[in-house]
Amino acid sequence: MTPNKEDFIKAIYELGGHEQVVSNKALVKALSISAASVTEMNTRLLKEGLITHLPYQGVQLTDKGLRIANQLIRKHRIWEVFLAEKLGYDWNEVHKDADLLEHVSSDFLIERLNVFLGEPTFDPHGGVIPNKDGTITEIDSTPLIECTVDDQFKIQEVDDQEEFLEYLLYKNVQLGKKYTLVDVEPYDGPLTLEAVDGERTIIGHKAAFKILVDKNV
Amino acid sequence: MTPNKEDFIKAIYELGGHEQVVSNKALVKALSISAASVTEMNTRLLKEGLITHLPYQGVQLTDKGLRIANQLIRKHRIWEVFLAEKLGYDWNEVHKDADLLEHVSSDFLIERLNVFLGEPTFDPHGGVIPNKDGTITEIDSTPLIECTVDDQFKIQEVDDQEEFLEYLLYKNVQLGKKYTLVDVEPYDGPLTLEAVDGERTIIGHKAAFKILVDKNV
DNA sequence: TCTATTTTTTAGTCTACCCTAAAAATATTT
DNA sequence: AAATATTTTTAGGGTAGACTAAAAAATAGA
Ligand SMILES: [Mn+2]
Ligand SMILES: [Mn+2]
Ligand SMILES: [Mn+2]
Ligand SMILES: [Mn+2]
Repeated sequence: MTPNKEDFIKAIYELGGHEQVVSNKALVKALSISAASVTEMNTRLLKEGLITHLPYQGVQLTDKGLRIANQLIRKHRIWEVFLAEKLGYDWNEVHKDADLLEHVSSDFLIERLNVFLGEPTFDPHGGVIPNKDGTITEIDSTPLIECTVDDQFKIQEVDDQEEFLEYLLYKNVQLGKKYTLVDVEPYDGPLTLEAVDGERTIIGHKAAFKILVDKNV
Repeated sequence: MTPNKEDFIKAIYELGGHEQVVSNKALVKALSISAASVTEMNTRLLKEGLITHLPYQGVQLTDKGLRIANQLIRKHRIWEVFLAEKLGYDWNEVHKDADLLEHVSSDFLIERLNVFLGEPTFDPHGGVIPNKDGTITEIDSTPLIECTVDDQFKIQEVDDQEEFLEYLLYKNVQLGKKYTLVDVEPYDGPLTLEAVDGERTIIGHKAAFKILVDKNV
C-alpha cells in the first residue's frame, strides 16, 4: 500500500463507491489527475482485489477495499481532532496536514493518539470516526435543505471542503449549535436561521445541501 | 525534495558531512541501499547544489544542504518529544514513527507542535533540537569513556540506536540522572556507576562511548 | 437513426528510486 | 612494485506513478 493508492481508495469511498459505481470522470475531478492515470490505478487496484471494475462504467470497492478506506478515514479524522483540539487549528485548516499524516501513521501511533484525545467520536466537522475494526456507527441526520420553517435542530455535520468551512466560519455557524429555521425564500432563495440567543444567519440555498442537522434536539 | 532525498541528506549529516567527507560505503551501511544507488543519489544532490563531491572520496554538505539537514532533524526531534511525552512511548520506540512523520510536517504544523510541547530544547535521548532558523545551540558534554574514577556527572545525551536505548532502559540509565564513576576495569573492562541513592549499575566498555555526560553537576 | 460529444482506454514517454553485474579506480599487502 | 582486495562508478534493468495524444467505446442530440 502506498499513499497514492490509499488516497485513491479513499476517493472512491467518498464518491459513494461502497454502494454505487464510481466513474473515472468523477475520480479525475476528485484527485486532479489525468483520465489515463485513473485507468492505470484501476487496473492496479483490480489486480489487488480492492475494487471491482465494469469497463466503461466505473469501479466499486470490495470488502477488502472498504476496510482500507475506513481505516484510512479513521487515521485522517483522528489527526484532524488532534490538529484542531491540541494545536488550535481552525476547522478549515486541518484537512491538508491530516491528508499527509494519515499515510505515515502506524496502528500503534493511532491507538495511542486516540487515547490521548479521549477516544473522540467525531472529527472537527462532524464526520464520524470509524471504529478500530473498520465498522462505522451510523448517525441519524437530515440535510438542512429538507427542513421546513419552524424546524428546530442542531448542526450535526458539515461538508469538509476548505472554502465551505471558511464560509461557515465567517457566518459563525458551528458544530452542535442550536437553531430554528425561520425563513426559506422561494425559487432557491436563501435560508434564515435563528440561534437560541436570537442571532440571525442568512445562508445560501446551495449551502443547505452541505449541512446535516439533528432534529432530535 | 522527497522523503528519500531528505533521509539521505540527514544520513550525510549524521555521518559528519558538515565538516568531513563522507564515503559512499558509510552511506551504503547507514541507509541499507546498494552502492550504485548511493552514486546515483549523490549525482542528483550534486546537481541540486546540496552537496559537494570528490570522486572516489565522498561527499560533504553545502550550506544549503546543511540547512535542510538541520530543519529535518528539528522536525524529527520535535515529533520524538511528542511521542514520548504526550503519547507515552518509551525512548527506544520513538525513532521509527518520527522518521516518517518528519517528511510530512509543514512548518505551520511543526511550529504549533513546538509551542504545544512548551518549546523543548532536547529530544528524548538528549539530542539538541535545532532552532527554527537551522542553527544549533551547542552543549558542553564529555563522552563517559573519557571520565575517570570519582568523577561526578549527569547523563546528558545517549546514542539513539534502538537496541542501545533498550539496553539503557534495562540498565535503568536515564537522561539527567546523576552518578559517580566508582570503578573502571582495565583491559576494556566494564564501568561501575553509582547513583545518588546508592544504586550501582555496571555497563560495558563500548557503551561508555555512546553516553555523553555533563560534569558541571 | 445517425452524427456529434463525452468518456474511457491504449500507446508511448518521463522521473524517482531501487537493483545486479561488471568495469574502473583506489588502497592494502606481500 | 606487483598482486590482491576494497570501493566506486557505469551499464543495463525494473516498478510505481504521473503525463500527453490518439484510438475506441458509449452517450446524447438532431
Ligand atoms: Mn478531512
Ligand atoms: Mn492523503
Ligand atoms: Mn531519532
Ligand atoms: Mn525519515
